[in-house]
Amino acid sequence: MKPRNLRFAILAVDVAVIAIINRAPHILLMPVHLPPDIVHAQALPGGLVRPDETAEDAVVRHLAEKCGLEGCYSEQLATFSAIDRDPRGRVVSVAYLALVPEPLARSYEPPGGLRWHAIAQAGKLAYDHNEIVAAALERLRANLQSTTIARHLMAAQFSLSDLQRVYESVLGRPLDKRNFRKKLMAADVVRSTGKMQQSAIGRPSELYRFAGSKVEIIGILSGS
Amino acid sequence: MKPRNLRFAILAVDVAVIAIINRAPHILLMPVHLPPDIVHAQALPGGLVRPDETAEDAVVRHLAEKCGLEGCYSEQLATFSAIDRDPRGRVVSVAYLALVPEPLARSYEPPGGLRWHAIAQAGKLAYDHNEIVAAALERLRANLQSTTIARHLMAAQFSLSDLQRVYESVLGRPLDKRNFRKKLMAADVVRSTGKMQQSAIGRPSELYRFAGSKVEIIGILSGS
DNA sequence: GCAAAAGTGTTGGATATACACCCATGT
DNA sequence: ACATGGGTGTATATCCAACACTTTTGC
Repeated sequence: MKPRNLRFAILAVDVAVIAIINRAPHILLMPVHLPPDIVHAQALPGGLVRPDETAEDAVVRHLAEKCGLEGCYSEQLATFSAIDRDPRGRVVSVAYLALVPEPLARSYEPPGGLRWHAIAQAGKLAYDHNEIVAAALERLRANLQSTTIARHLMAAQFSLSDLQRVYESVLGRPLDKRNFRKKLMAADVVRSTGKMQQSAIGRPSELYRFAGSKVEIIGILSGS
Repeated sequence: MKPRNLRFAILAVDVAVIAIINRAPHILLMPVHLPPDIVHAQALPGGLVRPDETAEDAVVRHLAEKCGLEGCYSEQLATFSAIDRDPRGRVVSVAYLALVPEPLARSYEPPGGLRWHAIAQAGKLAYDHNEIVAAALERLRANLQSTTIARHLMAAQFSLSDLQRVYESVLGRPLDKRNFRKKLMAADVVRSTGKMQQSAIGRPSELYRFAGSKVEIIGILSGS
């Protein structure tokens, strides 16, 4: 019954870092090669949790150390504890979802072999990381429809068309432009900045920003 | 970087076992007394995760060993990893929600000092267990409205009034009887068994059962 | 016949959906 | 002037919320 006699678990975090790039959800993966079990595979960034830090701390630290990412949004997904999920031994992992705004993801130079992969084409990942990515996408989809989490996928200012494309690419279905705008304005989740943005071609678009400063739990979408 | 040199974490599970008794949500608590930090407090049942079992396995085992409960529904809530959440040392806990149907909860004789406590009157619990209970209630509320999880709070057969009382006691607001029935029937989540049940007084009620056999992810309620 | 709980429909309002054209810009 | 993407309103269908009385039983 004394905990100190029963120390056994290796606790890790794995982070599904998601960004929307070119209208497709991408995930940040790092190559792993640990023969004989794992050969030339891709895995989520992550690592061990230290005795003196929380899981959240570990996420922040590993994102900084391994990915060079700071200040990005993250939330806990679930804990994966299958006994043989890691061939090296018993590792229990707390999975997180992290989001990177598209402009940051574009300018970002990932260190150490890290690369953005379109989620649809990512294929089989190491460990149980496909499961984690599935959970991350599912959570992101649910939260897009019920919260203002999209703010963390966008630049500070953005056009409503940009925002709609983010929604469409994550939800995987087209949305009606007029209804989309109507709902966002009615719920006061975005506000016009008055500024305009000229894209490569076509009429300039008005720039918006999210109204609050946090992720709020407001219904945003239901159908088209 | 070798995991085996970094074994440190004590991994535990804590289970918020919830049942509705007399129209009020109750939680199963056990007394803990670990001076000087924890004196005559109440805590959720739970315990360590063994090296050869998953967190889910540990939940099933501890529910059986410590509570004498078998076969009840459980789902993972979240993982709590604050550094000083346990005064005895570093313990990371995966929290679960478990549900017990009211008739079972009534006939159940809890062993070892365990007792049902009305959640509203539970007061301050040991460790971070108030947080876990809050998360459990929140999850239960959300799932009642979007899934058929209520099946695990009910006997196999039940009256719609019973079911409505469960909803009302968890959501904390009255529901309209006609609208409630209409929605359940329209969504085909419950079906009449044809049988009747005579309660102590008043007109006998028709007995229903849940239609599917699993928890399904269907919108059930929105407003009254 | 009275107390207690079960059961049953309708209506008005709000919300969601479907849909097509004009506008501002660069080339 | 044309190609490209941005921006706007209305009509219909659906869904949700509010609401009160009758039925069956035990006492």
